Amino acid sequence: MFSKACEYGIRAGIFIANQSKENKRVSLKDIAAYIDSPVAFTAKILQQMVRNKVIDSVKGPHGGFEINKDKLSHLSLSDIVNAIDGKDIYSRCVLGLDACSEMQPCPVHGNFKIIRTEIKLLLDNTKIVGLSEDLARGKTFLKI
Amino acid sequence: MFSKACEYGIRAGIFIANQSKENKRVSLKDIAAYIDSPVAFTAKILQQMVRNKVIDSVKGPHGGFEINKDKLSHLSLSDIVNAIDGKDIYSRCVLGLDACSEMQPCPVHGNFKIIRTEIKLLLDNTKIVGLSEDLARGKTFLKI
DNA sequence: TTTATAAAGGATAAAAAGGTCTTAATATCT
DNA sequence: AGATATTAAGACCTTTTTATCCTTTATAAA
Repeated sequence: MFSKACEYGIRAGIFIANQSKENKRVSLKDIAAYIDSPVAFTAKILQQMVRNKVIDSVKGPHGGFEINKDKLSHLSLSDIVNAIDGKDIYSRCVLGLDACSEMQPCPVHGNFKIIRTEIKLLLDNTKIVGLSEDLARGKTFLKI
Repeated sequence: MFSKACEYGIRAGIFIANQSKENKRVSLKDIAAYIDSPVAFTAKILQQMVRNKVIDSVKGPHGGFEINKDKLSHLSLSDIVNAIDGKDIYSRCVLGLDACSEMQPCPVHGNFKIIRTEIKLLLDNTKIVGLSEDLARGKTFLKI
């Protein structure tokens, strides 16, 4: 469904949100350790998220990554996915046909239409804060 | 959603079904030409589908690929997808966590549960014959 | 102003996915 | 039997994704 980079990005996003709620900035090392991801690769993904304004970063001692309070409340899964994997999930033909469209649908276009809409809605409506709250309450898990 | 190999596989499967209904066997070249895919790569994918008993093949002159009449009626999208991409779509954690389960769900496990079930149902219930009939009737398109 | 700390950026490496090519096996026709 | 058409199989190459490493830049604090 998502690329490895995007999986790490979502995991990182939820952890950063979790800490940002308590005004705690987190370092690359802490993030990679918590979400159990390769440090250097995670750095690249976080950079990409910063460039796309999904998260914020501060250099120097006591620096690290955080999500601004106002951003934190409206940030949703789609923001992270769009920043890393792009919008292909919604738009790209399931069978990889360039010409596939409503007017000229591929053989499975109609079948997947509803599901793709549902995925889009899910990503748009799922807020990162919500996910981080579930995690904090022990309802969900990122590490064993 | 699917690998490129799987996309080609589905496209090929629909075309072969289409021709098999009229008792026509199709050659690798014809298939690759019709579904607009790289010939050699398509050969590999078809071999994989033959090995997994999704389609049948006959060597030599007037040989080619076909789908046996009895197979044709129950063959569904999931048969092709399972043969090429495996069953990861249904089972693998959306965030790539090995430990993710009903008892210990990842932060998005619950959110994606319904959608994943729907995808599984869709793949299981969508018959290749049906897709090939839509194509024959000009309701859907594989080529421009 | 120096120093330690932390992210940013560029260059490189390894693995996986995507794709090609050659040779073998086999069925058909003459 | 021999020539030919066609798939089967495996070795090989290319591109993309995943991942690492090293240098540079920014900044906070001593």
